[in-house]
Amino acid sequence: MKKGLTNLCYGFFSTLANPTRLAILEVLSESEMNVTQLADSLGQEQSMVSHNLRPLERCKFVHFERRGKSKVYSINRDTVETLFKTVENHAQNHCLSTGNCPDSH
Amino acid sequence: MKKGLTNLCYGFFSTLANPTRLAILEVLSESEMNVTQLADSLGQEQSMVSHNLRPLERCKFVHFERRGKSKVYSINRDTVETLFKTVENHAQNHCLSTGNCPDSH
DNA sequence: ATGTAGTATGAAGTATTCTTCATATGATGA
DNA sequence: TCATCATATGAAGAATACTTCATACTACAT
Repeated sequence: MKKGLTNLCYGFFSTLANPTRLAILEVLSESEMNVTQLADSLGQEQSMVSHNLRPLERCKFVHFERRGKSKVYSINRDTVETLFKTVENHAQNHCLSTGNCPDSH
Repeated sequence: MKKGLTNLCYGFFSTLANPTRLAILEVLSESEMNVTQLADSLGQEQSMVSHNLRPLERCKFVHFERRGKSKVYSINRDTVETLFKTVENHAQNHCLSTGNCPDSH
């Protein structure tokens, strides 16, 4: 592992280490959406979604496009789905059959 | 993204979202080591290393083998290096040339 | 059996991150 | 320009996670 990659990884993984942000990614993997729609879809406050979109945006896990008054967000499939696939694969190979390896969080 | 993967991902990514644990992985990617050697190598207390090894172990990012009194840890290259490669690749494609995309952490 | 090197553990304080609330800013259409 | 829909922001309290310290356990050698 290259030195310097550690910081990079820390930034990325801490962005992903949050249930709300993962849920946002999950929803966005189905279809693009604006902030209000995301909030509705998640049953969360707009403000919370907005706050949590920022790190996702900064890490380029999502990007947006202005449409009228709203910002329509979509997911960066290349990275996000690759990461998730790696996790899923790892879980299948190494974790309990329940499918939730780190079950004590 | 499959439903249920979110919890799994949360467990995994929060394990990785920690500088000490990333440093452990970095060191272990060079060579296997026991707990004391890890602590020395990182300049951290044994107790801290021990505490931080637990989540890594639970997620199967590392595994150990008893040798005499010590536990010799090694890294799960398949998963860890794949994840890191994805991050590195993403950073190259989407982040500033400085190499530290999320530079405001 | 005892001493010791190696590792683990629990609890407490500290630090970090999240969530919420109130409000501000921005963009659009009438 | 005004009303209002959409999003952003800052600050404060709440919740989590981290580190440290003291100590306990475990396996091995003598």
